[in-house]
Amino acid sequence: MQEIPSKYDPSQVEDKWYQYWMKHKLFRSVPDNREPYCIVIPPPNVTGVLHMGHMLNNTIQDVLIRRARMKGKNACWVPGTDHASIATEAKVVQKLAAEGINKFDIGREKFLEHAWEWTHKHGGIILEQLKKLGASCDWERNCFTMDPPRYESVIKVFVDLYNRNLIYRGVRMVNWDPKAKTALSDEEVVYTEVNSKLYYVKYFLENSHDYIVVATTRPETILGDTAVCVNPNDERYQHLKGKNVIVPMVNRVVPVIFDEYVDPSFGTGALKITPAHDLADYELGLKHNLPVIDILNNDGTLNEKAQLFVGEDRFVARELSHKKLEELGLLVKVEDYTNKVGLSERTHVPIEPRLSLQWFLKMKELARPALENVLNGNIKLYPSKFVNTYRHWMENVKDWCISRQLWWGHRIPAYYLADGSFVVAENEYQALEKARQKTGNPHLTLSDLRQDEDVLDTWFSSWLWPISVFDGIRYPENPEIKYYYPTNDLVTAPDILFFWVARMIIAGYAFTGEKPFRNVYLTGLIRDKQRRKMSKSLGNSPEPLDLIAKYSADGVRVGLLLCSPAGNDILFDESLTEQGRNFGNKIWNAFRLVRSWKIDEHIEQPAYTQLAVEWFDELLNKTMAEIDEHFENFRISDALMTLYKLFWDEFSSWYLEIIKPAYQQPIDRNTYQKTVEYFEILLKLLHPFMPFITEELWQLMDKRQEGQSIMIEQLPQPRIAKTKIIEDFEIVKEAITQVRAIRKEKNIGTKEPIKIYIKSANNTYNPSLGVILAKMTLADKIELTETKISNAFSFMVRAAEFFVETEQKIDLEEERQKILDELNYTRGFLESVMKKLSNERFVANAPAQVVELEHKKRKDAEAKILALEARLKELQ
RNA sequence: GGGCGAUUAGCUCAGUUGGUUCAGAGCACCUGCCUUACAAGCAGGGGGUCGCAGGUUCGACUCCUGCAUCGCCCACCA
Repeated sequence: MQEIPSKYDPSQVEDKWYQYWMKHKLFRSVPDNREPYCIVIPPPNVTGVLHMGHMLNNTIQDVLIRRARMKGKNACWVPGTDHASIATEAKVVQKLAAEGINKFDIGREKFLEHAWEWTHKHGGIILEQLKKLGASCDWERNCFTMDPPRYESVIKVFVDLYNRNLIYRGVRMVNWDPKAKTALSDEEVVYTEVNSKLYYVKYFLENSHDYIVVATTRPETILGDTAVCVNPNDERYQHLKGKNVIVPMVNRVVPVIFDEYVDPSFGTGALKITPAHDLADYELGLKHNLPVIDILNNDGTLNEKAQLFVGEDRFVARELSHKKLEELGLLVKVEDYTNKVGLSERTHVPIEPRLSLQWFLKMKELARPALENVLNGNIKLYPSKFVNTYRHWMENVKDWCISRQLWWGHRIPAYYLADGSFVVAENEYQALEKARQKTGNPHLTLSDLRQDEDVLDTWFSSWLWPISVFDGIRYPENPEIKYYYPTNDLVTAPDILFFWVARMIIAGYAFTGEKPFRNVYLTGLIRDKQRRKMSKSLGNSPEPLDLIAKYSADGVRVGLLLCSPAGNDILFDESLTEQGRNFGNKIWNAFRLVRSWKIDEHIEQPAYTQLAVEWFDELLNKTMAEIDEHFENFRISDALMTLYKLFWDEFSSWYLEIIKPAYQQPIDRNTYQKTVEYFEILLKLLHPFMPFITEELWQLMDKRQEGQSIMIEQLPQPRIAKTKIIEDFEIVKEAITQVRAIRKEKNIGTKEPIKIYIKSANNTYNPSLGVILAKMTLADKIELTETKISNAFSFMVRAAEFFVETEQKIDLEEERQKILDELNYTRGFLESVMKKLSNERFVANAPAQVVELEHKKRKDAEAKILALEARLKELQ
């Protein structure tokens, strides 16, 4: 037999098997009569590159998919990418800028050509990276949010919602990103605390030397002030009723208004009102009929309505205003102040509340079924703590601003006529039809229509994802969507719970009347050991492909999963992937051991291996049931750890060590076959976590036919395990450990003969396991005894007393002390048990099982005390 | 400002409707071993008054109240 190296080398193995799986189309799923199991991938940005978050996320999905496949389901993992409107456009704009090109100079068409070129060049890189990880997606189903079926679906949905009177166009205060020059949704604004200043400014009363002091954080917006507001109950300002004040710097005369909105205790109790640049001010302005003076351009510079500092950036204007106010003697003081500023989630610049004409989706009605079905458990969130967050958002959901002043995306299917009125239609021909009807003018032509320049929010396409990947918007009767939908599990990060998950649920009920998925598994955020978020700018994120090269894909997968309880942040450290790699090596070497054995058909199966086989069989079934349970609760980490211990501790350290024949001795056929059988089951259980090494070993283990693969093997259904043998083994394992400890502590070499005698009360020790005890402790003799053994080290395992007799003389005093300690402990223990058992309320109220257990403990403790007392006497 | 969640071994976390004098696991750590599967390993070992203070109970890591610290989400106080 060919020698194989003692270190597993994944470098040759992983690509080989991935190609094999692809070649035999093992990831492919088409509807059949099996039960479907479907996951749609959270589509990564088409031009993005894989980061650690993707690695975790997709590893979990792959584990779930592979396991479902091996559980007899028709598993389908649909991959795809997102056009990521604003992010991609920003990248293309930047690239063009580097070439000295401005997007407005080249125009929409030309710009989109560049964007597609960029997409084709960088798109798909991330999917190739996923393949390195082992992702078993059905690549034939790969979708893109802007490919024709998806594009058309988005447009169809827009028209549908418009016809249902849920989409409207209107002038509203929106979050404006002056860098990207587009409106944003509320969810795209991130509030951050910043150190700023509070400026106290004098506003003189008209025709008076009297003034009122107003506090503001944004002195540049004074240029757009159209009122000053105070609380009507504020006694300080009663004399201002009906008065006007003069706006500093621009000397505009504006009224003093009264509204309870103002908090008299803040600042000076007087608020300047700039309806164009603050949401609250806007609303007060509406209420009090104030004019709106918009002093900003769409890039955040001041326009001519500001009168001063025209063309300057808003932050420059702030400084200039500060100086100017000082010069004019209108600045009373400046205080340090911390407040929250909304930043654009994408460009990270402070957003500007701005009045603009946008498209909105009414959310309240749509949100209702989405909320209900999460609250009633029809859709489950893991961990469930997110239900609260979800509910809070849903209950307070506001209309969604869905238009973006960008070009890369789905263009809004609204078509304007010369008079400014518009029609909404799926394409320009339909639009023309409608326009003709609407105007009653049959001579209208396409050139009379002008399509809306804006595109839709990226999330307005991804919210359809679980439906649109099966083309279920355009073809609701499509057999594909009938079969796969609702999908099963969604795996994503909690930071897009509102952006994406909530909206997908809304879309699911709005367009199919059904939930889009049954379970949502929210992973944690990956952080470094200092709890910092992993990010490019911090440079604390390892390059995923480098990690894979260093530790193998299997190793990285295991490393990530070992520390990923649902919803908790993951403090990533390379040592974890190292642990994963080491585990792979352990499996590899266990295989080498088993493979090295030679079968001798003539030898009988020895008793000790018969027992080991019997034991492991039960343990395997018991553990498989545990793993099933972990999976049901999305405790992937626990499932893996359970398996890890099963393989490493139970199978390798116990089972294999017990059955291992002496050096170069043969093994009997039965034991060998059983061992191979267990090994194969373990490989299958491990496969979803470590697809590559398990395939490699499974293929090495036996001659397989071309196209056969462990990934399409079925996992056995665990049966109810008999626990008696497992318990008996636990006693013996503990005894073995104790004997080894004595050997080590007393410096008793492995060659030195020892004899073990056992006094077993309450049938604690199963004497048939003596052969195993003997083999694992290298004892020459194992014997049940009733007589006293004075010169022996002793210990107890529950009610069984073990004596280790060696050629050494024991230290009587030391032994006595040991026994005395244990005796005291056990007496105390018994006392606590008795206390419980003699408590009527305990016996009456505690479950029968608990009481029963107490009785058993009492019996064992009593036996143990008797044994210890006897032993103490023996040692006198 | 409102809400939610957390606080258990050096680190990261379990601890299942209150029931052991077991408070666990993995990693890290300490000791001894290159024992022909594996030093990416083997064997053995130490380590926590379960954030603090009360309360309920026969019994509290587990339930209640208050406090402290941290995290997350939401919110137009200039």
